[in-house]
Amino acid sequence: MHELLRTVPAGAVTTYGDLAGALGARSVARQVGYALAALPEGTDVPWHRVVDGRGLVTRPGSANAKRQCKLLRSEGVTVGRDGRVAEFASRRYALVWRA
DNA sequence: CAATTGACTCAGC
DNA sequence: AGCTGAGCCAATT
Repeated sequence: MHELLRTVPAGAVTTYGDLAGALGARSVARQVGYALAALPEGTDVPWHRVVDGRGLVTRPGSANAKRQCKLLRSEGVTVGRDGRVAEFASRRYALVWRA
């Protein structure tokens, strides 16, 4: 899954559901997030490019949320005050799971 | 081993 | 258009 996430280019974003769907089961979106939560700090996986199904940055109150927003903006992604990704539909990356 | 929880999502109001 | 409720599957306790 991390590899699939690694295929997401900078400036693009993806959703838990899409990620899960690309893996085979759309219903495991939660577990995708769960897996990301277990991700170590020094990971090369762009976990910050993952948002929820509506282009909203999840986990309210978390310090990581701010970091994610900043990272996204540094990659050219505009994030609204409420964590909404601008032009999310267009920035949404077409995930392709390599069999 | 069974119950609860959770970085989600869809359908209703 | 935004909030609430119910559904979903795996990990934790």
